[in-house]
Amino acid sequence: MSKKSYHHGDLRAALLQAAETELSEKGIEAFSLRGVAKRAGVSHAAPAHHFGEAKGLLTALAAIGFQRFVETQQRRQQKAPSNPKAQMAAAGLGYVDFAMENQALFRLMFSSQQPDKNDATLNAASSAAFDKLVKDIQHIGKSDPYHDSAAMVDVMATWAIVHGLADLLIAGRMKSLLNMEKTDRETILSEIILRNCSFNSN
Amino acid sequence: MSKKSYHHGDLRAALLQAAETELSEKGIEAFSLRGVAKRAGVSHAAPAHHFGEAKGLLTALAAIGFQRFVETQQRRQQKAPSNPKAQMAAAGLGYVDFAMENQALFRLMFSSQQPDKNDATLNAASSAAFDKLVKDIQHIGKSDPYHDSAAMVDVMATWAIVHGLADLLIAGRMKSLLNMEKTDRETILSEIILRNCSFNSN
DNA sequence: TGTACATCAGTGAACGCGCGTTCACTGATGTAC
DNA sequence: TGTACATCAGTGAACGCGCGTTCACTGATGTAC
Repeated sequence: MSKKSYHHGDLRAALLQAAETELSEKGIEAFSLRGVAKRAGVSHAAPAHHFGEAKGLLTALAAIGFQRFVETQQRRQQKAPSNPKAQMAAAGLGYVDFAMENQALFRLMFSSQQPDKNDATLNAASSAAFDKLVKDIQHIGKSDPYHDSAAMVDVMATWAIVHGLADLLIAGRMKSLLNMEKTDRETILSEIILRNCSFNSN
Repeated sequence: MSKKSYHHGDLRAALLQAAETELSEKGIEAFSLRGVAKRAGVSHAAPAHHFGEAKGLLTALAAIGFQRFVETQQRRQQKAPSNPKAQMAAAGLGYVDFAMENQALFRLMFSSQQPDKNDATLNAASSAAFDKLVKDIQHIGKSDPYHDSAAMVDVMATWAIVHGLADLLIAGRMKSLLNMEKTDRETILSEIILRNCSFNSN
């Protein structure tokens, strides 16, 4: 709040926010630390005090992304009926929602290159997202995917279909879905997600 | 073949090949025309005669990618039984194969930014890939997805599941699948692809 | 409570680098006669 | 078939730019006494 303060106060958080804007506006290939610093209103050498290199910043950003990713799904689920299938569909719609509203970040999160795969925070955040999926499916199928390989196949199938929908929509494919009203699109997305979830459930 | 020839002969093709190597080794964010020229053994100003800017080169590369993408699927299908479901599974395995063997190119093809979306060659190539998918599914469901919206939903569902599997495998998620022998992996992938294709088929 | 001092966070000038682009050039190829 | 000339494809030096990185610095914050 100190207007004239020499020190920023919470530059780390400000850098992360600026990085997200930079990423979505410039894209991953034009992303630069100098650009992020400029956006945060800070000298271009300042970020080095918090993030050694762009990779570190992107890794932290990806970790935050996974947290928000899970939150987006949970927010959807709170508004949905509590039966397992409705919860599954809601989570799937949240998955797609997050991807469409955070395209560059979503791609970064599922990129194989940029973020540091050995980063503990990132790994914890992405594992949490995966565990959430496993639990949602467990509620449908009743058996624990971690101990039942058939149930794990169900997990992979469901994950793939939701992820595929999200990635294809981002890519601008599936024009017919993109051109619909959001509610119509969600009706069809739910149908697609749930048709795949008829396993083990009765 | 002319060793000492001043003119390259087919620099355009050589540049495309070099660009593919550059893309897979450096990644999209470190991709540069100078790097491509160096790889092709040519001065760094030479590419400008064929491709105005990196974007044009990447667009042409994406178009070639879609052609090879379809070919990979067809090659798979030729080795498979001729019934519609086996053909569908084979195409899906080809889809995943291509993605895993051409990770950066696959990501480029389904990127929303880089390639020029108004490029006629690219659009033709990507449409051909989509049409192939539609036809494969039509052979299972019997009704034309272009005239039957329920069948189009089938197309989207199948596309999503195959694409999702491909993208998640590339991203290094689905560790359990990645750690398997290729044949075991393909058994499970086929199962996942086909479980989704039980629509309309009997 | 006040003073001294260490530490920390951010500044701004400077650097070297690889990039895309420009430009005058050169040598090979193709065409007209 | 031979010659003249235009066009085309690639060269290599030069440029300006934004990048990451370094470094001496400055001013605020925190701590010891």
